[in-house]
Amino acid sequence: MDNVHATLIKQLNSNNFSVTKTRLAVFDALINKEPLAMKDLVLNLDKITDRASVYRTVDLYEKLGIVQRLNIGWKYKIELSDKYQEHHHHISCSICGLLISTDGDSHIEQDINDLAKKHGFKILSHQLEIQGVCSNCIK
Amino acid sequence: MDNVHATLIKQLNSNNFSVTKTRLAVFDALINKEPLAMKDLVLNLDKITDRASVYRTVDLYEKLGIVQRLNIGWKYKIELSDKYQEHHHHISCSICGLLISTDGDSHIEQDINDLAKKHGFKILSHQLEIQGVCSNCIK
DNA sequence: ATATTTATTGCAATTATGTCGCAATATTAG
DNA sequence: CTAATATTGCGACATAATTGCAATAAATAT
Repeated sequence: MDNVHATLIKQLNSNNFSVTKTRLAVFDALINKEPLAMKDLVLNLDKITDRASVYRTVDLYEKLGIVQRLNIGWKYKIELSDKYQEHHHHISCSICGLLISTDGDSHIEQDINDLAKKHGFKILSHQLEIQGVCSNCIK
Repeated sequence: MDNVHATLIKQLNSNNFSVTKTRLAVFDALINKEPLAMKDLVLNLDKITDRASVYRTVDLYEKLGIVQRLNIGWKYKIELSDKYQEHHHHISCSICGLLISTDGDSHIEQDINDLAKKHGFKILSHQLEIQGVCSNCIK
């Protein structure tokens, strides 16, 4: 078993949740993938489990900090959280829908930390979404 | 008539949209208020207009850049855009739900512009949402 | 290993959220 | 004030998400 799966199972166990086929399948559907809309996640898993179970699993994973919801316009997509994948931000093209995941940028991260500190907050997480027009669509 | 309403009416006129009771009411429901969920916006206006009209007005206002959708967790809320209210970001407390609108921070804005430019994007808009624990809840 | 306990799933029904066509009405332009 | 046009309100529809519960799978104790 690889490292991320070991971490996942440890996290489920230590919170007294069972390790099930559905929970592993949802995790596998997300790992090293582009963020997925619920519709697509449900579709990808429809041979393995049903819609309600996908929703329940995503809710659980979100509470455990295993996944995060990523808002694009007024839809959202699901991706594994920073614990299982590199932290990054997103830039989406308003014309063609292209979605780019940026590398971590310590400059922005630092500024965001400073901003939170200025307001007396202990920071837990943050999301930065940028909308624009990609180089292809500018032409 | 005050300045923001004059601006709104000018913007509707110049785009060949009528100035209606519904459109003014939606604007008034948002100005100088905390961001509102669609559900609450519809509820607040149910004496004046119906759900479909609120949705249509919000869609129109979004296209015209009068309002923007703001994502908090996995819901979204509507607020007036930077044109009618100062540009800002949000920090929300995961414990008590406190929502703080930050002042503009030119440092972060600059970084975000640079990040978009690095990927060849012409930036249209962005949202930064921060979750943490507020100073009150830390105690 | 097996039985028992407990958590999870799959299904169907339900609720919530968002959209659409169209006749009635309000707004704008002349 | 009237005619032309845009907008609204309604009901019907479509899609997204949630819930209760019996059947099933997983964890625990033996």
